[in-house]
Amino acid sequence: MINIKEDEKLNIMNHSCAHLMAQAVKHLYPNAKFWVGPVIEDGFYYDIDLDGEVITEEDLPRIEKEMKKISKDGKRIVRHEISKSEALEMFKDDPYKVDLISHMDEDNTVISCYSQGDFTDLCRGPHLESVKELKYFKLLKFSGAYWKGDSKNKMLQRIYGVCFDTEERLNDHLRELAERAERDHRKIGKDLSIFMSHDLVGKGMPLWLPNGAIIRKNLENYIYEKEQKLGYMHVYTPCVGTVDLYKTSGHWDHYKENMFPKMQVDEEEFVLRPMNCPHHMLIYSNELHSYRDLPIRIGEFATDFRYEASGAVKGLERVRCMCQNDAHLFVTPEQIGEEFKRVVELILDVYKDFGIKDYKFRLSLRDPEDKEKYFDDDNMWNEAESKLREVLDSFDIKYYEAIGEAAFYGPKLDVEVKPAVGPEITLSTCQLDFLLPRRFELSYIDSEGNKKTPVVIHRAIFGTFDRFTAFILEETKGALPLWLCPTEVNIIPVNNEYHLEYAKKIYKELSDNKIRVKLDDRNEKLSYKMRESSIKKVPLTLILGDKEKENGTVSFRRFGSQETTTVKSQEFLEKVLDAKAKRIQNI
RNA sequence: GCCGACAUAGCGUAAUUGGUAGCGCAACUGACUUGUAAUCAGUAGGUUGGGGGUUCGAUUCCCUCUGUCGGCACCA
Repeated sequence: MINIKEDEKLNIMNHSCAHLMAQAVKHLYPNAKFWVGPVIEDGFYYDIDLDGEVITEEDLPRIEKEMKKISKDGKRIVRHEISKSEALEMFKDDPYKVDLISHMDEDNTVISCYSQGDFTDLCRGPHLESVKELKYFKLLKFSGAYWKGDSKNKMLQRIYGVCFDTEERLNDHLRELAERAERDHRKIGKDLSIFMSHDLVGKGMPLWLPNGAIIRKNLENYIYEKEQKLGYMHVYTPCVGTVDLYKTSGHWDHYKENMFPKMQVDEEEFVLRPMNCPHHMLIYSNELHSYRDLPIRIGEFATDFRYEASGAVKGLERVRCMCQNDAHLFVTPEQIGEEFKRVVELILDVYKDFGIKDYKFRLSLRDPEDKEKYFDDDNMWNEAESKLREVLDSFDIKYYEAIGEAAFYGPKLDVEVKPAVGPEITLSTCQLDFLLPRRFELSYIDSEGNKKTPVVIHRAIFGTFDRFTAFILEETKGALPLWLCPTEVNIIPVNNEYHLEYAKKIYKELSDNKIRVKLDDRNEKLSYKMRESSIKKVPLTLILGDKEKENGTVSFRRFGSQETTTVKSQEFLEKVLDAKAKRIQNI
């Protein structure tokens, strides 16, 4: 999908279109005041104070119509430059503009304005020559948005739109948006019976259906094997902890609002655990450790509970009950680089296996101004952040830095991906932590016989199984690779009377080899069963009739293909086993 | 949590300017015995998300709760 922000021509066009929209809104809502209207990856938006009015469904076509009218009128877009004091005078009745202007640097800054007919807006530009060039646009959605992105502030009305230079490109874009909605994991999850939810269970609490459970079990086996090979030791720990446990770690102070409320049991106070670090810290401290033992890698597929804001919950992607592919690596300061590198290599290895190509590495740093969120120890942060940067620079990956995205205990490397619908999400994470080992008074004995504090690396490769499943469903549009697929092979006998026995024989051969196979022996037409097999995205559909029965062969179709292939049944079995072992899409 | 919208059978939907709901697919029964994306006929399935209010009468109007969707904010 084209990134409009990064396309020079479309960027200017969309920016001008935002102004055109503002002008149209001003015509329809004379009291409207405007905040900012930037270009984004998918087009543009404008934040507007409608003086108490709100945008509703019917308003977008009205605004679009007005935009078309203005565009047809064909006014030129003219730039003026004025001084800061002139600007303040000009926009003195508009508190939003005054706020913008007064936050601009020096007094003698030259401020530019753009006018088109009866509408003038403060703007850096550049813009098109004339509103006439804006023909192929569409307003897409509207919502509330906090002024300056702060939930303490007033909520403004935001309208999103997009503009292209040709009708064809606009239509292509709209088609692509529709296609994205089609591969939304919530739709696929329903169509393929992967997960469900129920009011009586509650918001953000998905129930994994048998098909989903197969996918998840395969993911667990897959990553378990990888981690075992890398020296991880897996544990099981309880889904609850005492409030004191989280006071010790510091999570209580930071996140108690986002935990399920504490429960009193006899004399103790418990919470459903929102993360697993404290449990793993205690496992580490269960024994004395020598520097020779390190790194110690403790992994767990751990179910956690977070009281996510009601508006944040989404399918399997953002839930209140999740299972993390979690691990904590206890290392000496000297081992940080090597161990961190191994984690990044594991991430890259896994992404390669899943064919995930579109992702970004984000180095998430603390905001030094935010003393409330971040543990206040400049030395610790400087050490952790510079160490992490040093490690990242030592291998060949591209990343960008994000201030204020660190965990309260340390900086991290996050891997971000874009889901079918909605903003980017973090899939994998790898975090450097100097703080929790101190809080839990963890130690090891170094070669000199001195007690030292280890460093902890928190990491999750899949992130959570829930979110990873959501993402992989969207990536594959539900057509999962063979080894993950709930049903790998679907057998259709041509005629139940003559071919069912042979079909059962093949069924047994395959299922004896741990292939997930189904036999469709309903009294329906072959084409009907074929259609259903295709809708359910089964990778391999076998047709067994006279020819196959006589020759000991199977005829099969791969998902998405019209072609039929006939091979000896033994050869088919071997091919399937081979494709599974190699974790490739299909035979 | 905030702004807005939505909730009709397992799924997808239609309708009632207030007079208790249709259709398609799926399910079930029967016939057909099928060679690569929908065989035919029949049957059953709904307190129109929960609760409250207005009304002679509410699925429709109002309130509220729950859930869903688009964003915003949040994301250890």
